[in-house]
Amino acid sequence: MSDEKTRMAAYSALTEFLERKRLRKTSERFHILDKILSMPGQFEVEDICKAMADDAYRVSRATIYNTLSLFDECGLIRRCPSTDTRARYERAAYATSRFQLVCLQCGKIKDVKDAELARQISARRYSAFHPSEFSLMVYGICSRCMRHNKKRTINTTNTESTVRIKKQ
Amino acid sequence: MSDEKTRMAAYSALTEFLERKRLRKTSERFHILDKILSMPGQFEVEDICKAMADDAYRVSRATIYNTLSLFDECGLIRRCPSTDTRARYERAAYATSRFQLVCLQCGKIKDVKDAELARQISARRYSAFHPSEFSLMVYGICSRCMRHNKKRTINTTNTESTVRIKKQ
DNA sequence: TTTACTGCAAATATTTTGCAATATC
DNA sequence: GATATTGCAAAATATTTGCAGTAAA
Repeated sequence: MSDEKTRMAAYSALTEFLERKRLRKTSERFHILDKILSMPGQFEVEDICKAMADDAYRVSRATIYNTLSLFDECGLIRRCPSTDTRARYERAAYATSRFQLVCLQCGKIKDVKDAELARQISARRYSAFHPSEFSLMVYGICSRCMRHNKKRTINTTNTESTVRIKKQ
Repeated sequence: MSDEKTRMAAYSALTEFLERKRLRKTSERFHILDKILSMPGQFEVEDICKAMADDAYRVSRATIYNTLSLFDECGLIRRCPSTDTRARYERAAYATSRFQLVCLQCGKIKDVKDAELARQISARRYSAFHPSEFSLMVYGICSRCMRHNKKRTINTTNTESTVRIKKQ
């Protein structure tokens, strides 16, 4: 689908939802939707705040929180499971059946396409559960870290304290 | 493995890690480890705090946070991806290759065993990535919600505001 | 004796909420 | 005009940190 078509589809979906629920079509909601459509992949509340500020469009943080909840509820976006403290979201269009390789060492995430495996997973039936999509994360060590590890002798006398680990 | 053997193994693993890193074998660390071993599945910081309090063992919250980070780092537990604000952990022994059905409506999670599918996933090779385990989450609607949905006529004139959604 | 570790309280970070002002219907 | 929505600031919740005292090595 072209960008413009995607945008139109998202606008209609939101409009339809708001009308059905008798909610208001505020400019904030559509501006935030625009920003979401411009996000390349997963995003955080902060990303939307920044994007709005870059646009010199003033919205309160609370409104962004509320709007993201609303969009999650109406299915335009989805809150992703994350190992982090902050909420992460992604567009629902992207949410369909993810398959990723996660390096346990450097944390890098790589998207993988494997239609055959996807087909096999989707083909499974579990009693009366009605599946719609899946998320397969394969954990391990990426090639880069693997090479890196081989070069090093393993340090067993590391003295640095590991107790208070800073975030990023 | 019997409970006692599991406990001994975990104790040795922690002891080995602490010695290797020249960290101290404090009673807090082993007490918290005990509590973790008694947790049935995933747990939160709060669960450990409660368990310690039930035991009338006083530890500060900060120590629990630090200890969980430490255990995560040494591989005894793992921080789980979660849709929630709070950090969730689980024992590493449980972390190996999870397969779960997640109901998008009620949020219930069901563990599934499917050795055949697990085998198929493990059999895949992706360039130089070295997999160790995987996590497959299948999203959909559980049988209970499905039955429940059928009983209802769909309410399209819902007027209630959806803007501020309370947590649980 | 040295210094890693703990508890405490204060600081940060993230999200939610009450309320008055505003804008949609 | 009625009331859903917003912004703001304050509250609530989750996590981290500085520091002085305690205890493991």
